[in-house]
Amino acid sequence: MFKPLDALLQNQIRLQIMSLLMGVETADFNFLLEETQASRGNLSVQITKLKEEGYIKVEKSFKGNYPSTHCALTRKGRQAFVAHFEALKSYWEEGSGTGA
Amino acid sequence: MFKPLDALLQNQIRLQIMSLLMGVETADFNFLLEETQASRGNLSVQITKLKEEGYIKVEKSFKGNYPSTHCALTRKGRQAFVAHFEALKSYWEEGSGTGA
DNA sequence: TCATTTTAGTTTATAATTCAAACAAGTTTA
DNA sequence: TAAACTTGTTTGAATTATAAACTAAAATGA
Repeated sequence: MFKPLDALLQNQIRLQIMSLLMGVETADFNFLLEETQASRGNLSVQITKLKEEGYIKVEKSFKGNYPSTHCALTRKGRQAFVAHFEALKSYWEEGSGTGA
Repeated sequence: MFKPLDALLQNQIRLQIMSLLMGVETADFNFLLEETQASRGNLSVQITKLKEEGYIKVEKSFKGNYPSTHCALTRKGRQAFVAHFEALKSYWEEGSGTGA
């Protein structure tokens, strides 16, 4: 009846990160910082969690003289994002009476 | 860009409860227990939280000699459920490129 | 030059949340 | 009447979330 939700994607910041990455090839720390409105600490932690789960890959380089962290979705991450929303749809349809 | 998600509705059990209540006038504890597959303790806690937020109303009566707890959505709860999914849609559309 | 500020993150400490085990209060059954 | 069952609630250990504090290097400026 209810499809299971993705544990990692229940968090708003992580869901934002994933959503943003769905739309671009790669995004750096500051871009994610601005778009999510999270604190640096929080963003750092959530990026690490997504990386540990294999949902995103993280590469560090330099932009000018400053370090720069780039994130990109993995295939696993993309699949998880899609599956999570398919699961959510089951909660909506059950409730709203649409679809199922 | 991203609409805020409802803090209470990020939890799977609570979202299930709300989804189930959207479809019926009222539901008792045991019905919710079966449908959500939660433990009694967990279900009790999540019902209390939804009640405290004013998303559901809870009434106790007797079914035969046994106590029975009935839950029903409030208008506020129904609005919150709808708003939560509208917010979620913004995360999906941003990511998938559909809509916005 | 060397102190201060800025950039780009990470670590960590505490507050909040989750969840099942233990508990409670009554009912049924043998 | 003792044991088991029903219907929940309370609780406490484990996890999670988040901002404050910290690190480390670069730029600024006096």
